[in-house]
Amino acid sequence: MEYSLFKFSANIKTDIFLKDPESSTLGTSIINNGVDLIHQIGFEEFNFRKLSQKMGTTEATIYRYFENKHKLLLYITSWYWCWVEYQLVLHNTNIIDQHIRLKNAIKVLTVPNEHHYADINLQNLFNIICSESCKSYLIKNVDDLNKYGVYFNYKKIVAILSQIILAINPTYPYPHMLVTTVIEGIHHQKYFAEHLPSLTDKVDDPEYLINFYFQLAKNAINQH
Amino acid sequence: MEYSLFKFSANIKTDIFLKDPESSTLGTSIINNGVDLIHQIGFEEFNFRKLSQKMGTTEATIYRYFENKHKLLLYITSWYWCWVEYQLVLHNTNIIDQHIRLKNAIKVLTVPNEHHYADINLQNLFNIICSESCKSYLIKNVDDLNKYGVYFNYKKIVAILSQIILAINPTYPYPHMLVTTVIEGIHHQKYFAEHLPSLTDKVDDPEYLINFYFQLAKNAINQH
DNA sequence: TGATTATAATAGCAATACTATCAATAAACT
DNA sequence: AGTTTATTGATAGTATTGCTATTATAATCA
Repeated sequence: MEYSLFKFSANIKTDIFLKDPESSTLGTSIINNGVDLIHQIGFEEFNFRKLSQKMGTTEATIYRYFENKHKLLLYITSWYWCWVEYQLVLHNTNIIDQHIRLKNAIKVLTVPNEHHYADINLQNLFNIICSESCKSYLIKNVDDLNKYGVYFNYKKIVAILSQIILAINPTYPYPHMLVTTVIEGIHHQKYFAEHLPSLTDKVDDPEYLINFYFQLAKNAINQH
Repeated sequence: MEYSLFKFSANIKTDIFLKDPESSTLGTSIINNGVDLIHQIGFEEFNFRKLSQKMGTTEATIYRYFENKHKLLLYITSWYWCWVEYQLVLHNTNIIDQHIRLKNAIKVLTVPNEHHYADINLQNLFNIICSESCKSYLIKNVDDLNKYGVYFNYKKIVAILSQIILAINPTYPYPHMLVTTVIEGIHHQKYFAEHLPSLTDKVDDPEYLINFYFQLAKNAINQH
């Protein structure tokens, strides 16, 4: 595996977009502004008319890149999982202790350590991931979309984390369940902490989420 | 606390509806048909026009009960949490062993043991809960809605489960986080098993989900 | 220079998410 | 029995959304 330390280009299924947004400045502007606008007004209120107005372009132009706003959300979430994959490589290269690898992975999934990457506001992006990403698959045509491989990037992260778990305990029977429980759990707890605090437990320690899910996973893996 | 064994009436915040659907046959018909139609076509495709056609009534009539389709979803999810509360009483009355209480609770949350209740198709309802319920709070106006208490019924279930956890270990610091991780986890795994199997681990044992989350919770609680 | 491509500008249309009005009917009260 | 009141049906209408089509203009490339 070869990775550049200073650059990563998103490896996203072409079925998600009509025209690759990374192929033009207008395309990347759709992504950057899209992230910010979805963060600002929420996915339900978000539409291509508002985005085009924010960007000073027209609706029709955006439709040449994405079939609809759901495909844009799919692109944004896929981009996030690409970014996570890149971060995992960055943080776990040369780490041999599998428990540390797991903890590093949970850390990456819990908080972006930078503010911007390639003009994308990572804070806003992570916020969207917590509050909107499940809407990319909780839809009626999920099976069709899945056939086209649009969830590839999420699945890959789940596979990578599962590998770490199996490296700790090769007989652990539920690695994928545990991983998605942790990932979706992180997103929910972040959201609850901000909006529905009685559904979570807020603690002063900035690493409490990381520790909670790391302990949860460690106990589950080693108990079997 | 007094509970009737044979009947329960949903205790739902009046801010959710304009006119109580339990106060008329048309109102209950909106709920029953709403559950079935949302299950059938998904919440995004669902609207009051289609529901009124299915029911042989008019859009305007439904709007007299609910402001919009999101409020209807909120009602349906609240009704589900009322039903869960009722089931918890039913299954845990006279049970003193807190571990069994916890396992019973997880069992209730994992699968409805009946097919219908009060003309509501519980299978369809549970399906909606897995795939749509998080859309009732993953929205931009969540804070306003929360002020009006519309998430009361979910919070109550989380509080009840947290109490069981604290009864097992009074010093456990994250009961709410653990409970919501388990509840949302169950919903996700059910959905993944049906649509995105590579994100979960399907096992023949029909109780594998119950066991997985019970073990997860037990380990977490007792390790502290 | 001419041909191709990308974007802008504008228009338009079907569907959605409501709201308003009024008539018909049924229930409830005197 | 007659009058008020509440509920639903029927119809219409409006603003917004989601999306497509058309033409014009600017940028790029052979």
